Amino acid sequence: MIKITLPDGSIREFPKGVTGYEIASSISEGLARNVLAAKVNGEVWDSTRPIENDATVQLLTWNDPEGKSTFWHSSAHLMAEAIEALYPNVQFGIGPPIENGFYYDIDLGEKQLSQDDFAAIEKKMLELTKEKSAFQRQPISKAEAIEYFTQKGDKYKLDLLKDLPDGSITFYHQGNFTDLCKGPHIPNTGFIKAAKLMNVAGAYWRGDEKSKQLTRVYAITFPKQKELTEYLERLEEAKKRDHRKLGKELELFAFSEKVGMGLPLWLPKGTLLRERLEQFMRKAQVKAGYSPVVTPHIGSKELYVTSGHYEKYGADSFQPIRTPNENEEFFLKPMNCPHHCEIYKTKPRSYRDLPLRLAEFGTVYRYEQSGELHGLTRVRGFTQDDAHIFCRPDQVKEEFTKVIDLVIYTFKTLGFEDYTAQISLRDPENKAKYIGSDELWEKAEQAIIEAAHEKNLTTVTELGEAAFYGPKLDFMVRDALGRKWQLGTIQVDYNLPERFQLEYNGSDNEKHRPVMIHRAPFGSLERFVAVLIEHCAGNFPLWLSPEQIAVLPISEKYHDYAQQVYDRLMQEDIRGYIDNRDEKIGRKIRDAEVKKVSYMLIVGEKEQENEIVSVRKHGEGDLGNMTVDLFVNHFKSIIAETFGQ
RNA sequence: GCCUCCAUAGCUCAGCUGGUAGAGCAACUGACUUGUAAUCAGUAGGUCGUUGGUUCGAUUCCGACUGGGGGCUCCA
Repeated sequence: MIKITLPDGSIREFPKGVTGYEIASSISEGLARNVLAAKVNGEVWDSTRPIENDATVQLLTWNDPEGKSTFWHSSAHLMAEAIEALYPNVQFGIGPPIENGFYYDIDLGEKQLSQDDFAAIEKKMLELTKEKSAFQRQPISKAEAIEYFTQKGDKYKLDLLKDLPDGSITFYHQGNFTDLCKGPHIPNTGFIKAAKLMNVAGAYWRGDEKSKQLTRVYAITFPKQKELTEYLERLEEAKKRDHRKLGKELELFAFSEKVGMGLPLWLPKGTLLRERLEQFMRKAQVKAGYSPVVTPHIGSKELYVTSGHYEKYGADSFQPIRTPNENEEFFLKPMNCPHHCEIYKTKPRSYRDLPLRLAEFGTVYRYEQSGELHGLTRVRGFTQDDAHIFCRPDQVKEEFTKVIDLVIYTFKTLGFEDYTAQISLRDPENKAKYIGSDELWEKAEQAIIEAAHEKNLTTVTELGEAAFYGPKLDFMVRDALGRKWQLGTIQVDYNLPERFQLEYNGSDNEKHRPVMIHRAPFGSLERFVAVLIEHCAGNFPLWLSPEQIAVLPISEKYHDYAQQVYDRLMQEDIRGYIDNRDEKIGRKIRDAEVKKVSYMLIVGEKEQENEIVSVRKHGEGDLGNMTVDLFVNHFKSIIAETFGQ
């Protein structure tokens, strides 16, 4: 007998070789039916794999993230089986579970897979589930594994096998399909009740741009048909929040083929929104001791040779602009830091002057690969809420911490609760990608880790994600469709001060080198607005709303009074419009609701007589009558609450 | 940049297997003078993204280009 410790702490005895499934059966039949895998001493196993020694066991179902990923991993095998059955002689790359479903990278040879083929594959998958084929685990020697895939002619599996140590290799079989796989898997294919192929895409083998591009098939499966339906409905809902769709509908921004791809045009309403955000940040930065500066949109080639950006990005940038007579070269500025370094150098600095915090809403231009452009989140021209803090080495941590506070304050005011702080360090395997000495890097990385720790940020650490000049702390948020984007960023840089020979006089009357901190709480206004739109589904907080009010006269007779009300609100810096069309009030209200106008002020006979307005709030409905003064007070108190300054 | 899908009126879309286009909304005109999510009627609006080719004939089939979507690679 062996002792099995369950998650509730209870210890039960089972015969040696008991399986997760059998343990579940001993608890309840329902649980046994739903067990997808078992976590044995922290490792996820097949629920059918015998447990030979005392162990801590957690039974995993669809409700556990690891249960889901096991389910989807098995589904990837099922899809591969279906595809192999329909298109023989295909070769398989890898097929892992992902956040929502799974994919399989497949070399289909000449065959081009399209949406039209999806139905057939889905049908085949569901057909195969009816057979309830068990997923069978088979430990196998490396030689035999190589033999099998050589015979099958799957060069990708052979490529994978190259890196696997003999003795730890396992195959999994289900039905007529055999895959190199370390598992674990669900008991049998019968658990899968609904399958949907989502899309196909190209993906380079091993993520290497130089190797062959395989067809990546994305799909998702569920243990119940109903869950698939719900998932698809949620996706539809998310699409409604897409900033590209709302940006067009609410007339916030647009793109023009003639202007150029990735170059956003900010429409009047979008500009109003953006300017309010800028104003918010300006205020916060003044309070935090920043000095605004302005620098030009271009800079001479020499500036970027000095900064090192020319060497690193010169060939991949927008190519330089040349002056007609002297043939001097200027680059569109891809970042503001070199300009700010030159501002630092305009006069000798004392240790007493530091930290010097130079802030600029700097518009920068970067050549992004055409396939990478995406709405406002990835563009070729954008404005950073940039600043560079020049400080003494002993001030780095304090300054860094203050910036974290500013970022958190910003996110909180805008209602972003769901973000992750990512500590981006350099790739220890590939140090040649970065500039600067090991010693400086280690100091910088340490400063970030400590500051993040002191602020109790929940962080993830990513190796190889650092900027080429220094490590950074990035604040990541998700868009409506779950894609991750970097918003705020804070970066320590010991390198640029070196390259620009920045100095200050210390208390010892010696020359010292300052440290730079690059930071942008929004990151870029464009990306921030994109994520903000999706976050609030276009229903902006009142202080940001491009159309805060609409004055809606019941008929032409009340246009004068409506104008009076409107003028009064304008004086109070409240933005909106009057709807003077010859339409019924129901129509005016509907149009204002669709435009997501925060407040509708309806004026007719009784409002005019009593000098009041009838207030209707977007998405909520009629709030009743009040005087204009009372409305203004109500309005301002809401702004004070949400704006938080 | 690469793979793949897509491109019809200002917007959302219809137009089966080739015979030069239609709806709703928006716009404009007129009537209605309106009380909390769409008043009625009329008018106008498109070299069917661009460009080659196949064809007697192409919005429809094929190629290229441009732009967009999804992904890969990249992201100072």
